Amino acid sequence: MNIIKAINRTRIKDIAQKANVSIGTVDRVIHNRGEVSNATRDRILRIIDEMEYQPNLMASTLASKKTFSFALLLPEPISPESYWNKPMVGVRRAFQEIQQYGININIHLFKQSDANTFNTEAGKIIDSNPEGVVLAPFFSRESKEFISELKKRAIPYVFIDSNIKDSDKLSYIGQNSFQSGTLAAKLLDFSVPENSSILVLHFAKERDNMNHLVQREKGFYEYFNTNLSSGKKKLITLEISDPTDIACQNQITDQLKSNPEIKGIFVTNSQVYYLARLIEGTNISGIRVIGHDLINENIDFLKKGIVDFLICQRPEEQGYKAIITLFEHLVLKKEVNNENYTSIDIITKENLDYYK
Amino acid sequence: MNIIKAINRTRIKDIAQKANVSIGTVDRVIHNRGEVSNATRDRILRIIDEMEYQPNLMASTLASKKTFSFALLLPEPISPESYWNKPMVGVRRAFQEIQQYGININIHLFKQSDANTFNTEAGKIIDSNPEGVVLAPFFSRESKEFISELKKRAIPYVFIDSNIKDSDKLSYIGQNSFQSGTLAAKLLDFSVPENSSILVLHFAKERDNMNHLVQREKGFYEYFNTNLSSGKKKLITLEISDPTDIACQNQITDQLKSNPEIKGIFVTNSQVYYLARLIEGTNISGIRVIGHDLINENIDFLKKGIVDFLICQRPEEQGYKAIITLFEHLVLKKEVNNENYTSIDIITKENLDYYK
DNA sequence: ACTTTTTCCGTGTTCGTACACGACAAAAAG
DNA sequence: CTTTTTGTCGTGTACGAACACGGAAAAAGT
Repeated sequence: MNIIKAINRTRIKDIAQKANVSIGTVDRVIHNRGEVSNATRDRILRIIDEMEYQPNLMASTLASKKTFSFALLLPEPISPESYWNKPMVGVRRAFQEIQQYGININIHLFKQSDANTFNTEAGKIIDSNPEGVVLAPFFSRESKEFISELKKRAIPYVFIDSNIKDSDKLSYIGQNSFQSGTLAAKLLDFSVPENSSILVLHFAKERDNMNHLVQREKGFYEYFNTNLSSGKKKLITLEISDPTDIACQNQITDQLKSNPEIKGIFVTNSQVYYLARLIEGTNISGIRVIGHDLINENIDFLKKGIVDFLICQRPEEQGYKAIITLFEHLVLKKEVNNENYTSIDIITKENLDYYK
Repeated sequence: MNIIKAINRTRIKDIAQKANVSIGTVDRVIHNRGEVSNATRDRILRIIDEMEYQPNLMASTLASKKTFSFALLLPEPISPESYWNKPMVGVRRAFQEIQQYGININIHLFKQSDANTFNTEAGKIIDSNPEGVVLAPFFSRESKEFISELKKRAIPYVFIDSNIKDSDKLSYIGQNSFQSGTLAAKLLDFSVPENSSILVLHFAKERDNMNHLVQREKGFYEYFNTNLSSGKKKLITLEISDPTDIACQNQITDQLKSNPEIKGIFVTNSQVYYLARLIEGTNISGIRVIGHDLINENIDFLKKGIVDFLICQRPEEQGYKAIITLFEHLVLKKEVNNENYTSIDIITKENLDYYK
């Protein structure tokens, strides 16, 4: 049983013959390079339609020495193991796959603490005049300036990680943070006994995209508001400015001691490992802990059983998808999705080894 | 910042010049087509090594009119919505991506109830003499015969869904059922109160690969054996031969009524929807239900909140990966993983919409 | 009516690789 | 010593599309 019989590449020659014109004329029409009279153009187009002509991409890229250059504008990873290395892995994989099509990728990094570096790098990108751009619109105002410049030059851009509404983007690749918060809530709700409390922990120092954290928390609360049967549970929110500070750590342990009915903790960002270290150091037990992102520190505590769940949004895939989206749009000239939410994955000790 | 500067394709011409031979001789060496004296071959090979030559795949496939044909041998889907349609989706996607490289895919289906159909189709595949084969080794004995024939002809084969050990396979793409059972156990353990019982349901009629079901159950029990803290929970196993039969249905409801402490149910295969229908019809509530596979019937009950978790193994991806593995091995001549476990995903009402 | 410009179209070459064909020499067979 | 076979190697063309170049025809300008 055949899905499709063979490669579809009915000959241009046939078309040229049928339309009674030269081969050159036919490909002028195909690449609408003008220089063809409307009469013959229409005639040829009709014939092409009939024959379901589909150009051979390999021959095409081979013949055209045209190269594409994509520019990336992402936050600089704060450490070799931190979150923003992950999208880069996906970018590299995508590059390996499509480099033979003449695609070049330039990575520009900005400091999350300094909007000026964003502007500098954005300027460099504009100067290099790439065919497409992938950016994390970390700084809202600066990003808007940047994309208005891109729009002026008709350079398509893809958002990664966070979104800007009504921005004529080519695509958004990222997570739905609200929904991920809801999911975390459900897991904790299921995992702790009735009549217990849940602690929501905000490690606010890392400004690793604040909006996400807010959305996650909203989703989390939303769950408990709509699921009245779980309403018996009390939620306590705590903001920790600096998890490395001992005073702040005491803040957490005090909270746990004074509220022994706390049976679940939700950490809104990737830094659940700070909490896990704290718990490991004391003899507190029986508390379900849920955090985000599969970074090495968290993996260790997941294996030890101190962290029970990690919610993960496939950052590698986001990087990969962003590049591939540009590629599909520019080279393959395919339609691409305007919004592309990556899946929200639940990682436990049990399925960790098989997560990719 | 550039990852890699450009496409690596240092000219053959340069090599030829350096080695003081003709271009023809150089590519004879590259494609080791014999017809070259050992002396010059060695000289050229050394120069190639120095220059890190890498052939252009596009030009290569363009020039060689060689086509590859891959054969698939999979169980026939029992209905348009059933499990075995999913791998097919992935196969189609893979085909779309690689068909331009001259790859043709032939799908052969056998009946899960009839080993003879397996043999017939296997024979057809042997006759068609494909370059590579993907098969689900559903019938152990018949599969072994088939692969010994393939081995004789040096046709590489990839197992999908289930594995045969020590079989010189190119690769195995599939799930780790045992681990998926462990995961299910953890989720149920977390979700039900202490001192309650858990019902393990085997819908044994669908022979949709029995070995998987056994493995899942083993993993499930394993979890409760090793996690002694959860040992307070009692496990009850029930085998239902025909879930459409009313007597069998009563068997389940009786069990639930006589054991009101049952607060969690684990269905070992994809047919959790039978149980969900039963629960929906009665006024039983407060029972956590976990099943497998994201088929349409199950999705409905997941949304309704009757089924709480579905464990899913990305069957589409399995189909996709199987084809791509053959492609990478035969066309790209890359190293491929001998075993490739797909990830074990947890789906709930909350993350369902984002699952791909 | 003439030149100049514009529009239209056919031919030829190129991209990087594969491979057929034939040339020539050396080795084997007659 | 001739004929046949085998082993080496160079050249030329093809794959399917892109595009430069230049010629012919049509339109515009004088």
